Formats: sequence, structure tokens, C-alpha cells
Amino acid sequence: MPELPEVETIRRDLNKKVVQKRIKKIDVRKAKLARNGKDNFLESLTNKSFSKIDRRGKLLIFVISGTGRFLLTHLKMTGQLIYQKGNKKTAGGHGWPEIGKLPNSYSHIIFTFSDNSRLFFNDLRQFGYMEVVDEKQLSEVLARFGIEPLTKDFTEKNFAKALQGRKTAIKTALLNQQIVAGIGNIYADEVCFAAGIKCQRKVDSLTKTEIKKLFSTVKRIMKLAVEKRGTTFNNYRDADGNTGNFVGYLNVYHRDGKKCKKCSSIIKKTKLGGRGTHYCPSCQK
DNA sequence: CTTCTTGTTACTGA
DNA sequence: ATCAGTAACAAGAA
Repeated sequence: MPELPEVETIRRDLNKKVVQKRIKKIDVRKAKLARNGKDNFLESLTNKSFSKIDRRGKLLIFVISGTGRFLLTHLKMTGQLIYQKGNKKTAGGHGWPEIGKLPNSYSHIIFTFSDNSRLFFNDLRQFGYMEVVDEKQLSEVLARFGIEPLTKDFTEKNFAKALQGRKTAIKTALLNQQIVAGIGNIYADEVCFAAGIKCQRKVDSLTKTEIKKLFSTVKRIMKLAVEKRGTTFNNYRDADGNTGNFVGYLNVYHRDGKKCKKCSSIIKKTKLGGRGTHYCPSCQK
């Protein structure tokens, strides 16, 4: 499940690999994942290049040089962007699904650059997409995102303001991309644990001190997870096909039935807003 | 076999 | 406006 740290890792990797390279060929194997329609998609990108890659929340934004257009890429749950150099036969990865040999049966869109290197858009469950948009469409899309946790806009004041008046559970608020951008199910649970706050607590029940704690925790965990190149629970891989290193730092996610690392209570699991929710009944108030 | 998994959007009903 | 709940999407894990 690529969330902000995973998507940011891929963004940084690809910025070093594909920028300024001419796109020689695109193989759209599953037309559904190219939202503009295959022909339009091919025409918008073939023989163009990317000048840089940005990110907003979990959305990657490839800037297409000299066209005023952008390639949006969302990986949703099982999307991968794997880059391979021209003569390399393997990506050095391992695990599930096997990405050592590419393309595999989940490689739905394949970019070939002028140096014969390739970028594979793999997606086991096919929820992800790629879409070419113009500047107007881009600004409409970007308007729906809340504060970016790793920018200077993310201040305690802005965070409190975004939460103000909300009556929903704090975890649901953290998952809401219009409040804070980029947090998904794993980090929402981890943030609530690290802040010592029950996921089910209503936002309007939180004290100023608790909001402050949540704010600093979001910032700290997002930063740490980016440093560790994200969490590979099963499917996530970086642009080289390697796993992330944050799994060992997880305190609650998918640890139900195991002992809390802080207090040795048994981690519980429940459902909140239709999502699996993990927490320590003793550490979180 | 059934149930669960998740990011996002769309919809219903309160 | 705001929110809760749910279906849809797909394919594999448990």
C-alpha cells in the first residue's frame, strides 16, 4: 500500500533515472489503466520526455517537457513503478509478486526510453491508473488535497485549523486526503499509537495538547518512514524493485495478537470506517 | 468455501 | 455542510 513515504521514495528514485530521457516507445497492455484511452495516451507521451517528477499526497505528477501537460500516476494499493536499465535482465528484487523477471503478468504499461532503459507500471489488482492532464485539470485535481506533512505549510496552527469543527474519529480524519495529504491505513494507525491517542476518539474531544502531539507525531513518523524508504508489507517496491525498511518500526499495524513493544499488552484489532484498525488498549487513551 | 485486505469515488440516508 | 455506512473496483491471502 504505497502511502506518502513509499510514493516519495519512488519519486526521488525516478527523478534520478528517467528525467530528460526521450520516451521512445510505450506499450499499453491494459488500456483500462491509461485513463485517457490508449491512442490519446500514446500520442501525448511518445517522443516526449519528463522534465521532473512531483508528488501531492499519494499522487505522482510527471511534468511532460514543453507541452503544458502532466502524467498523473496513482498506485492505489498494489501499483509498482520499477525501472530497469537497458541491458539488465533483473531488477535485483525478490518476494511477492516476483519482479526479478520483467515484464510479468502484472506489467500493464511499459515505457521504453531512448537509452533502452524501461519503466514498468505493474499493478496486481489494477486499481491504479495513469492519466495525462492539462494545467487546468491538474489544478482541479490538486485543489482536493490537504496540507503536505513534509512541507513548511504543515504547522501546528494549520493542522489544528484543518481539524477544526470535525466530529469524525481522529483516524478517519487522518485518512482524509483533504485534511492532510498522503496518510494511509498503516501510518494512520502508527501515528495514533505513537501519539498515545485512541483511533476512535472524536476530533472535537481532543485537547490542544493532544492536537499538538498528533501534529509532531505525523511529522516525525512521515519523515522517519521516508528515511527508511517506506514500508514493504507485501507488495510495495521502490523504483529499483527493492523493499522498504520501515517494517521493523511498526508498533501496531498488523501486529494484533502480539505484545505491545512499549507495555507488553496484547495489540488489538477492530474496524473503524470500514478499515482494519490496530491499537494498544493500554498505551492509547 | 467464505471472509478479509486497501485508496478512492460515488452514492444513500441521516 | 457534515458525516456514517456501504458498494464498487480486483485478485490473492488466510
